[in-house]
Amino acid sequence: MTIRSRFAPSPTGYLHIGGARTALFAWAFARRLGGTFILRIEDTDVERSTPAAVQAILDGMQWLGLDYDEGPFFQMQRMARYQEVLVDMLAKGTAYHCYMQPTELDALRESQRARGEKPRYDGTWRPAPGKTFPPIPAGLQPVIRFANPTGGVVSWIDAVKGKIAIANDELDDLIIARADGTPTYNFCVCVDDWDMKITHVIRGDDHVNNTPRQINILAAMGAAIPVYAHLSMILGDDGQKLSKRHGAVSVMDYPQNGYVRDAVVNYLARLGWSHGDSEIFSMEEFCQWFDLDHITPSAAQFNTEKLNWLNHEYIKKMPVEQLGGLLTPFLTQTGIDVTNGPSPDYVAEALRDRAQTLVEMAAQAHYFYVRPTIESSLLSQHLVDAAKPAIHSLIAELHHAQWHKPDLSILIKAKVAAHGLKTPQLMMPLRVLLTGQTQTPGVDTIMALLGRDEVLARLQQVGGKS
RNA sequence: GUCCCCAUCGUCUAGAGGCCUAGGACAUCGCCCUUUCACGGCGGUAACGCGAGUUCGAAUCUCGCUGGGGACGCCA
Repeated sequence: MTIRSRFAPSPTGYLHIGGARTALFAWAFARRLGGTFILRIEDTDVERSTPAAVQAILDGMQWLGLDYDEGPFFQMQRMARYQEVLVDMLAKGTAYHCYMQPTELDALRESQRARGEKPRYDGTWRPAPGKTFPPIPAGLQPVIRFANPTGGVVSWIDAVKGKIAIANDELDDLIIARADGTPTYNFCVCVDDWDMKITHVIRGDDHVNNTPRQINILAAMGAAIPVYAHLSMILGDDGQKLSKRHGAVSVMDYPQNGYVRDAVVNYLARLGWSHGDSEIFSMEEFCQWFDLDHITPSAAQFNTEKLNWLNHEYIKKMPVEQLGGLLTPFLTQTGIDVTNGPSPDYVAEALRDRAQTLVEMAAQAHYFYVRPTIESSLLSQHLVDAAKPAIHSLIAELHHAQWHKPDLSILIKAKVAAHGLKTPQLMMPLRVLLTGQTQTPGVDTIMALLGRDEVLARLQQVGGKS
């Protein structure tokens, strides 16, 4: 049997981080077992589904590197098939027409709640031998309900949560087709999973309650029951349910905020799944290692600090050309013209140890491209009088120095010694003069990247004896 | 309210009865390195929610409690 898994989002918004992890796991599972990964868009909610949301899902998956073998399938394009199954179920008696009106249903639910009961349909229109029904209201289109089995329990071995059993009497006869004839979610899922020969349903935790219903429907249709694996949810940094106020909830917020693909994938993979002590691993390794057995059944809290650390790890190890390429758009975005300074590749190399995201790196890179305005307080704090002669002497020699980092380093250190200074006494004023900052890469590195003319121009601001 | 799920350091997790005086990672604290800040190296603080039971032995199994979460739509 070849494994077939799917990702089945509804296109009602961006692809959020939880959906992304679900997709990642379903994808990795298929990849691991040499199976087929299917993308299915569940767009039967015409009111809320939008083409933009479909595109957002596609974009998100592409950025994550999740390729699918079949699809995307759209449920709205499968209406004929749903109708066919509906007709068949009606004929077999596993589904029936119901004329109860929404207002009646509301009243029913309300009274049940008031009595402390679980709100559910009471089976008024469910056929039974010898049963007499209320008169059929004139001019009203009925909905179609599934005749859920009565008595007994539905149970399955969830691949992440273990055995789950629910009494059939807890389940009511759910609506599988609306009054306008369009089928509803729980029904479409079953037909689709059946037709698409899905062997493993890997989806969010919020669907465990749908599972017994779907199993019953599948059974009524004579379809095989797939393996279910329910992933628990991802909570925000504060332990609360993820929502807009948590900032980055859409996957596409991450590249925009300076996170690299592999770091986000790696982080998501480690959220709720583990492979011994492994923390940093490639997508290839993830595909080789992924299994349902090591998924955590409990909810996981998102931890931006750890994501930042992981992102930094990837930034530190990435080839410089690649890093420079990723950095460039962020530089441009902050208004920098990268032709006005050193290659972003070199800048990235200089800054990679001290920036966790590309956004941070771009911010730190500013002085490489724009001559800084130096705060006088910084200068007075770091530029001690004793250092000035050394700087003037250095400027003089810089005119004809070898412009290589090691040579520059030797030159500066020679000045430190010659003027009886402590190293920081010369380094700090140079740093401030060159960058306007106190926290930067090594002075020699900065000088090498800035180039002779720019360095000399910036150092002139030392003032005093010339 | 009813049903379902969950429960190891602050966080992500290892752990499938003895390997656990509970391991790793992030964060945090300290020391070292040092041209500032980082990076790096070394070390520390820190957890099995509670109560019964099963067992020679329980973080691991069972039950109860407590605490979280989810679901109860002509949404998905």
